[in-house]
Amino acid sequence: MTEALPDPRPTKGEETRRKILDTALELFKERGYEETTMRAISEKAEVAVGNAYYYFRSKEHLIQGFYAASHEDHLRASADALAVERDLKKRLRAVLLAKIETSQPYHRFAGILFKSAADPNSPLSPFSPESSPVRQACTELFARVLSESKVKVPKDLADELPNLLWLYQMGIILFWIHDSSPGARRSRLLVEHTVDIVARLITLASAPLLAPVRKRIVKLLLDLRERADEVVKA
Amino acid sequence: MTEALPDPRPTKGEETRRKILDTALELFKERGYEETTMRAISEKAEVAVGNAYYYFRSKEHLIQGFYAASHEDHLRASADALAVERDLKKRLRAVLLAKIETSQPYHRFAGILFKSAADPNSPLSPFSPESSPVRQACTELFARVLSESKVKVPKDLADELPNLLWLYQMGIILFWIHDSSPGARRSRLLVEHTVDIVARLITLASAPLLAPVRKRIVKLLLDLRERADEVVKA
DNA sequence: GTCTATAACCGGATAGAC
DNA sequence: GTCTATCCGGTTATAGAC
Repeated sequence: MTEALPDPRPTKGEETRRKILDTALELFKERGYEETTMRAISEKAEVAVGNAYYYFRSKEHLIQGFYAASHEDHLRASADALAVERDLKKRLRAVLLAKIETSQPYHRFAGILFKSAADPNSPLSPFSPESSPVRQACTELFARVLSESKVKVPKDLADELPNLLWLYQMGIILFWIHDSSPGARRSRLLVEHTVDIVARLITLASAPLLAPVRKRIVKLLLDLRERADEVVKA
Repeated sequence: MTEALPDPRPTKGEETRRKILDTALELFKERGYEETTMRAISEKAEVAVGNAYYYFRSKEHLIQGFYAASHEDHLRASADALAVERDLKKRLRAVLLAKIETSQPYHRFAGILFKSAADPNSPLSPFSPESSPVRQACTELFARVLSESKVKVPKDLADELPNLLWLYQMGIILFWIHDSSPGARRSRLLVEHTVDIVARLITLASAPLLAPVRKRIVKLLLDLRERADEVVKA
């Protein structure tokens, strides 16, 4: 009867998994990634080392958990602004600042993220298939930023823009990682000054008059995208 | 008498250092970075592990040698075009394509490089003080791209642009690392299509009419730059 | 399928003797 | 400067319990 529902009660396993992840993130935040040993995580989470490895294939994979948790935070922090605001620039600005805001406690730890991010072979790379779910979720947020704004974006561009905006956010984050100014002052400054340009470009590119230019750009974007079958052709 | 010269004969130590580095790079290229152990390097170089660590603080530090060598290659590959060509767009294009060209043999190995590069705490980060010499050398190349072109760039902008162009190149390389298309086709495509825009923006920004806009941008760039004394103020 | 406990392996890094 | 021995921590293996 109640069977059809999509798992309202967390399994025992889910709970353990959660406990391990939470403990790990707590320790990472507290004393850094390198300084936190798997043994320490297991001990504090009151599980055996082997059990931690049962749920997470490697120490790095714990970072995947961070990705997801971080996105949840981001969603929550963006919700209010997105519900009220309809101006594209202001929506974008709110979302990006929310990202910085929610990530700030993990600033020290975040460097490690991009260490993996830059390695195309790592399962943690934001472009890897293993990261696909989180990446998709993040992209969807930007789709919402667009779709519920006043700006009318043509279909072809609307399909690509969320990806581009996500990339834009990655750029901001990359800057933020290297930004040690108090309260991430410089990163905020970067957002304030670029959001303006980006929003203007989107509005501009959506104008019917610029359809030919837009089509050329969209085509380029498609050409630049990695295709799975490419290797075979070579 | 011969004492004043800057070391024409290599010391015993220099020789050992060289042997370790060469052996390491050889093994890295041959079987990959992760797969090459410090023990293997030491053995093949016929030194003790401890001795390798006497000359290189960590396995990662062995990579620094690669950076420098790579830039030398890039300089050589760009020289001809820079000597002949005076059109900014063509100069930029030649330099960027040369970067891709010369890096191509190390594509597999390059992922590891940028893994360290993205970590702000790593001494290998391109923004770290330890990387300053190589970074400076790379930036100088772009200064030359600009200074010997036909475009007259105002002083304030000219001071900042080489850094920006270097950053632009880093973006291209980041893309290239994730690009597995044969012959880096997609990365070349990216260069072809962005060089155009960048060159046009530079020309545009250099127009006397746009001085106010330019001043605002340059000020923003300066504000965004990390200052060493910032931490103290907090 | 979930979990414990413990020992072992491997490779980066270090200590301290020569 | 160079060595050997050792440490440390990520990871794996094993063997067994619910």
